[in-house]
Amino acid sequence: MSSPALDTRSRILDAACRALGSGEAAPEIRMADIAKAAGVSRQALYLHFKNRADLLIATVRHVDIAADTDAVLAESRGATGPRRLSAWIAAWGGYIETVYPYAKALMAMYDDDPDAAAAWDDRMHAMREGCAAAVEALVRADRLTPDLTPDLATDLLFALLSIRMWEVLTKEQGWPIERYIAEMTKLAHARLVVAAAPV
Amino acid sequence: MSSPALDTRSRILDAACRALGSGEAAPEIRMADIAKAAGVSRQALYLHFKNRADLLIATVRHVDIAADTDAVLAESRGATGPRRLSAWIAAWGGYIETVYPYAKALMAMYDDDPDAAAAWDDRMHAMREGCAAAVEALVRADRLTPDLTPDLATDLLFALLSIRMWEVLTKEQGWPIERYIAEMTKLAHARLVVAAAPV
DNA sequence: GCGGGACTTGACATCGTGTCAATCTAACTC
DNA sequence: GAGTTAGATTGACACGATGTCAAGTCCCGC
Repeated sequence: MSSPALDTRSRILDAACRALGSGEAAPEIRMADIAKAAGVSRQALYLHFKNRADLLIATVRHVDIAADTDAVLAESRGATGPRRLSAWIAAWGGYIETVYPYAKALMAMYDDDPDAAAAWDDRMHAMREGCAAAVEALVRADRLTPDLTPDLATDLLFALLSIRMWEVLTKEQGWPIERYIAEMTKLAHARLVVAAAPV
Repeated sequence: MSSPALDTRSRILDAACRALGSGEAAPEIRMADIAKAAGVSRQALYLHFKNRADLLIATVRHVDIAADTDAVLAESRGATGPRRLSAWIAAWGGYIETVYPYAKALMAMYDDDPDAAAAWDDRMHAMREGCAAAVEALVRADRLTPDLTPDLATDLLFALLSIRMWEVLTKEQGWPIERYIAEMTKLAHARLVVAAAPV
């Protein structure tokens, strides 16, 4: 059933996937390595992908078919008010952890490759919507700090939850993911959420 | 007085400096470009620097002889309590702005070159001390939020003020530096500082 | 058995880094 | 003034990576 072409293509994607996943920094991953890992000639890669960036982008897409941003976003859609903010932060924090190596690869290609940049921007757009929705939930519950506009609050939350920030805290400072989520939640609440008005 | 060697060396550094400063992404800057800009042969670069990384690191050092981290740190040393935190954030925010392109270059080399990594770590260590000192000022004034240890607070502040975070807010989201400083100040205060105890 | 698509092999162009050897030049020394 | 020498230049080359090309091989379906 599976044509041999498809088989090879996915063998390549799997190999690239493993390569990206295994801690190795993205720029270090060579076409020859991927080919070898896939048990395929280097040239075969160019039969299926137009170049290195194309392959890596396809790899990233391949990975998060399973764990998609939208699903994460949905996960927090139930809650309202400040609890929605918490849910969003927790869901996103967990998501980054699984997706990080691939996101990093995309980031690394951002400057060189316009397609990679587009793929990245796409992802970040979805992520920003999650932030905006969480802020909107605060607004609806009348719990957004008065000196913040929804836009500004969204910017701030987006920045706090950026992969860059995650990287600093968990990779550079060695925070476990639980602490990351706990502290980010407290931080966001401290700045964005105001106490409920007395009835 | 100035030997011709020194003269050439600084012409190279100036050229590299201009190249790094002019928006160009660091990986794009080629040895040949720098040589051309310095009005010198490509090989001359290798007479003065052992390789590309060495040159770029020297360039970064060259740049912030004037605007040094320690000076920035000193700038905030006067204030006490929460005002010290504000002073530190303002001073650091302004400093990043001038130093950003060079810092970025160093960051970009981090994975490849151990010397670049060391230079970077050195800088970040100094920066972390600034954060620790600001937190210490809060502790002394009895104004650190009780559910934060000084270490955790320092981690958090360090992450908030990281170049990465600055990048997201000012470069990606287009915040003017004033807004960055204002919002970071509010954010840090919201999370780290507790109201003064009543007398 | 034959045609054609998928893959391989090996060669090659290109680009950037880094090395090397030969040459040039200007300044310093005797 | 001649010789030495450090600093530069020129041009060539090795290396490693990407990407291209052409010819050949293998296997599958008709």
